[in-house]
Amino acid sequence: MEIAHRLDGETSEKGARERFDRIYRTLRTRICMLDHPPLERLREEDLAAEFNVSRTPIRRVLVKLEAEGLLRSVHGVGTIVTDIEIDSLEQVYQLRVELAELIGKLSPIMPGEARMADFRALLARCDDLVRQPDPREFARTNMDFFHLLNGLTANEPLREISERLYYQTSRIWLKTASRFSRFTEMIEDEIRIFQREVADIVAAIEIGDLEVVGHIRRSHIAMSFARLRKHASGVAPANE
Amino acid sequence: MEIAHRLDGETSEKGARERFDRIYRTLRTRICMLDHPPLERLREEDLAAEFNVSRTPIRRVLVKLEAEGLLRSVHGVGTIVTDIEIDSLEQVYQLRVELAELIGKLSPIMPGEARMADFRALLARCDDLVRQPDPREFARTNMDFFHLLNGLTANEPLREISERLYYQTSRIWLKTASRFSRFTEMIEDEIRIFQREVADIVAAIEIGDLEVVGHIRRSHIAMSFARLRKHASGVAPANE
DNA sequence: TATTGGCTTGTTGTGCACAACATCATTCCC
DNA sequence: GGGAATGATGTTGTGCACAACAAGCCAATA
Repeated sequence: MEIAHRLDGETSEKGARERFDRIYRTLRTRICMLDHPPLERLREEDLAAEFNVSRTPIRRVLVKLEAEGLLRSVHGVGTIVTDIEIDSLEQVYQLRVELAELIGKLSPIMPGEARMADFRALLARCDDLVRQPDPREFARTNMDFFHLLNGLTANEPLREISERLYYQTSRIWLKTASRFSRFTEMIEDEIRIFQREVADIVAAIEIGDLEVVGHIRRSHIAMSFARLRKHASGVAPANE
Repeated sequence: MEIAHRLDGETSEKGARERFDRIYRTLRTRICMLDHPPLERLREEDLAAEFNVSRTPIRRVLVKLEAEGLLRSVHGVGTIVTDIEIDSLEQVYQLRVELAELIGKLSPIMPGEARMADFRALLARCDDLVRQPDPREFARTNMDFFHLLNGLTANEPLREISERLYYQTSRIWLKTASRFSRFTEMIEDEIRIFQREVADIVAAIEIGDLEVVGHIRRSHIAMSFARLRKHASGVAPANE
């Protein structure tokens, strides 16, 4: 009975928060990967059925995602994925640029051998990506790279804020690229640029200068946004 | 009937979000002012009765406050106000120091005449405070001053993040001061220092250099934390 | 007397039913 | 025939009852 009590505790109490996090991360990744594109309506009942819970815990997740700016619930209408425009994201990018530099300044953590292996593995994934371009895999690799970089600081508030801003902006890339006329070439170019960035940063980490990592990352984010802006202005709105 | 419908709309639909914000801000201010001191248990039913709603909307507010780090809900125990220690807040302060400087850099807004009047009025409140010190009024003035400063940037994500970090740290001052042996003198000293800071910043704003405002604010936040740390180390833990 | 087991009490988490609300189609009236 | 009111339908917000859980109390027993 003691054991049964323990089991109950593990599956419901600790499992409750784990389940909450699991649903939250799942939905966040989906929104980020445009599996739930902007303006799509998420029905609470569908989500509840999918995750085998009631609407109540789903609503907790939706409230959090709404606070992060990824969703917006309107009474009587539905819960819709927020739309993103490149102009309204300029401020977020400006902030991300500054925060990127802080990661190398505030409580930097020199990665151990295990972390270094992760970085090298990600660099290998980039090399594969260059040989075999794929937008979804690119987006996922970009996301994983961000989380690795975010682990370079011990400043937890900074990590949390950077993560939040990343998920607010990362969607714009896939959205802009998808309506770009020369889609394939743009993807290939961006992947090559990204591969170089990862190589540069991994090299800087191997040297042990995390401040340089911050500088590289800062300039790359700024240039990435500049390219995005150029592409967005060069293509007519698709008003699909 | 048309009018009645409008009234219903105002009191329920738009009023719903307004009510949510009102409850949220009320609780946040109370926690910040130590009306709900750390480790106090907030009962959802009590709050529901006080604000004349059910537990459900209250829980939405509590979920948000938990996401901000001010509360922590534990199943079967209660919703308790998070405790704060000066050591664990060092990272938050490091980040606040950097963000303070960004307010003068990213999309600064030169205040109009109305805003200038607000700043001067707050300076007048500081002068009154020097003549008649009061810890609660000091905390409230500090809060209002922060919001005024936060309005100097048009970068909304920066505003939101700064606000969040402010409410995570502002409590530590009242908490530390309250268990300091020479409480009154410390309050008077801090109020005088604060009054000088406000005077300096208002002067910088009158000149029109918002970047200087950021620098002043940055150094003042850093020095404020240093003083706090010194006081905290100089007083034996009250383990009340 | 110390310890352990169950029990009681109080809290948050969950599920469900209904209200409030928005949207769209339909129908009635001009 | 056109436009506006009205009902149908689907959605989120709310209230309430109950389940899950933790902690403290108390008594029974070694």
